[in-house]
Amino acid sequence: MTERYLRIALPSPLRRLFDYRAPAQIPESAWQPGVRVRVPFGRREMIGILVETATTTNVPTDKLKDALELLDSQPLLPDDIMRLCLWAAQYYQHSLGDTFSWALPTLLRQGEPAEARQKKIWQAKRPLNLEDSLLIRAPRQLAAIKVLAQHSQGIAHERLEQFGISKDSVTALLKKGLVTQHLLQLQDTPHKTPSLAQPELPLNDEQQAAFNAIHANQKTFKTYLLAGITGSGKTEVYLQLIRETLAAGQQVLVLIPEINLGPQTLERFTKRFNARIALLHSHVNDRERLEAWLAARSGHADIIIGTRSALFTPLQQLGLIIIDEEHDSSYKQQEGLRYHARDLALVRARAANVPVVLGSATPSLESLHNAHSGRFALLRLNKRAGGAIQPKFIRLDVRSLPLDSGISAPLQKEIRKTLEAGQQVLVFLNRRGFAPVLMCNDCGWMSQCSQCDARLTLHQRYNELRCHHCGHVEIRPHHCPSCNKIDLRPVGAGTERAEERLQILFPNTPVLRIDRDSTARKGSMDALLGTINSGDPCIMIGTQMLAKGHHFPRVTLVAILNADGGLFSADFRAGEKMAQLIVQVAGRAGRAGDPGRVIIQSELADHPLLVQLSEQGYFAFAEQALNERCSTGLPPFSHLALLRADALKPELADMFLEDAYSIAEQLLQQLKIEGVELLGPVSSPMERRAGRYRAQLLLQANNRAQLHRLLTPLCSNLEVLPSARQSRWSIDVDPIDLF
DNA sequence: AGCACGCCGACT
DNA sequence: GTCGGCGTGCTC
Repeated sequence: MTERYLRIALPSPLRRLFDYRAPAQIPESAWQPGVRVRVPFGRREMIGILVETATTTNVPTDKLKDALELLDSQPLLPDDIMRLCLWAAQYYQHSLGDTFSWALPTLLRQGEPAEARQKKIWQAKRPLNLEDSLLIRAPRQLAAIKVLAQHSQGIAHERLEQFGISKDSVTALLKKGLVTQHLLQLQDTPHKTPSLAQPELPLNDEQQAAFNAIHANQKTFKTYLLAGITGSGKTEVYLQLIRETLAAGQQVLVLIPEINLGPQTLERFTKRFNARIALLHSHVNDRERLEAWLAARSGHADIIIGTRSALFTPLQQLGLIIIDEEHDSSYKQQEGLRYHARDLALVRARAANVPVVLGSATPSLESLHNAHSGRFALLRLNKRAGGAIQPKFIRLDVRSLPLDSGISAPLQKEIRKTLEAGQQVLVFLNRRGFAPVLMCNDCGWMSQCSQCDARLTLHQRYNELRCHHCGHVEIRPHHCPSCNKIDLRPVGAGTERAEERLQILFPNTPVLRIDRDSTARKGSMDALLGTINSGDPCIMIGTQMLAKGHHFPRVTLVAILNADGGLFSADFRAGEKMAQLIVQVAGRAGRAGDPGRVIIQSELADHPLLVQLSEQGYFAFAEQALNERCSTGLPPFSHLALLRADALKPELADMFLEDAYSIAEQLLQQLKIEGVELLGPVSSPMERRAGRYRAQLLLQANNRAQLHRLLTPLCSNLEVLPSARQSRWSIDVDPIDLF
């Protein structure tokens, strides 16, 4: 009998597979691609994914080792997910084993059995005798049993705490024989055909047209860009498409951005459908994620809602993929496997031959370009559901106006008017802290991070200087560290300062700050939202946390304090991002009767992009921006890959990238690759970060295939390059941020 | 990436 | 005398 070799992908950065001998006692038929295998690797053990078996190997026998253990009796990853990972690994130039790691729930990566855990259910025994002497001296247990008695179906073990019952109480009650415990398997829950739990909203003509266009081809792959202004009812279109998919006995995958939209989306879906919905969100713990993943794979979940990584969830009967807020940058992973979930969703949908719906009020320029070229079907929703009018944009030129904690006098007047009319105000300032820098009025010293080329932000409340790039924190100095004088002044304004000033200006109005600092504590966001939803006049001041998800119907004035960052930045996407942010923030406000106003405070109030955006809206802006990208040859009119390197000494990163440059140049010649340009190497815009010096080499191509013809051999070469060892490096295909 | 081995500097 | 810095080599 010939020997069997297992080709295994291991969670290591090495871009190759490793061969192992298959232990003889395991039958050959057990080695199916997609199963997990435990193997020795160096002097450690690892869990890898079997990619294929072979009867020959190029590995010398003295190096070959035996695999240790087979962890799955059935492939963990179905064929389609295996292929998707393979595609992603090749496209993003990443190790296949590591790609599998990013695609799997943590517990499966760690070797946990791919089985749903039995659910423990607690129930009160009947009849219930509350005067029972066993409970006289146990008030907590008495309370617990009362709650349990109200739930005739019982309460799941992991949900006890939500009902205020401690695990000790039920254990004690069990000993006293007053409660029972039984096990329930997810598979045991009766399978109901999904149905509507709530009547649907009527679709307006635009929504109906969009629905019809997609539904007419609901059995084939096609990408639809559902470009609907805020409040135009995109979600209702999603929901009705989902209804059709569920009725056909298929599953739906819904991707949402990485902000806390999970609970909100879940609620909307559970209200509408009697269906099994699985949530794969960062706030869901590892065990629940595994359960959701397994339910999706076995077909026991009808709808899967999740962030970026949910794209890799196996689905037995995939029928539709929806990417909500497709322009959102959280769909792009910024470490390890640098994939874009939206782009991979298209790959997955094509393979499964199902439609993908990309929804956004502010579509990415990439998607709009694809719509123009006919690759995507463009479906516009221009009417606000319920007949509300779009807010009015006003540009406020502050070039010659003094700013009072970032707020000009005319703006203060408008805020006052709005509050006096009994309405709410939303102030947007994309900068946390009190002031972006602390400066000595005498010698000009500025608070500088010791580890980064960046200023330290003053956080007045904590009396600290903080670096927003590396997390470094120091106590606010009393004296100037340079000249020792006591005249240190905060320069510029962040949300903390604007909040303080607004509270002084409007002492009788609640001023609520919403940013990462003010909502760090659990539940504090809900408390803030509670005040806002009461509807009384108030001022909200916050960062981009305010821009997404929530809707504030009582807000009729939106003020954008510092829109200039996007207009003269080195990042070619800054303008696009700024426009999306402004439109998204504006969309939070006004509904029904009150149209609302958006005041954009700017030093560059006549900048053409800002004029275009405020007078003709996002889509006109996007056309203009696309024309600019076209004439400058930037994405989506070219394709980029960014080779980044960082090292403890600047020369080391440079040396590596110089080597990479010569190798790339050589490969371009050897392989006769045309139309690929090497730009750099150059230092990153912020060269030093967290104590490391960073540099980059940009590869720009007018043809994606040509770019990949270079990238694959380039990465193989870089992996064995001696200068690569003193640098950390990574390749980013289709980078979003060029630093 | 991890992890070990190996060879030179400032500490108990 | 050792503890520990990071250069270099290797992972089937």
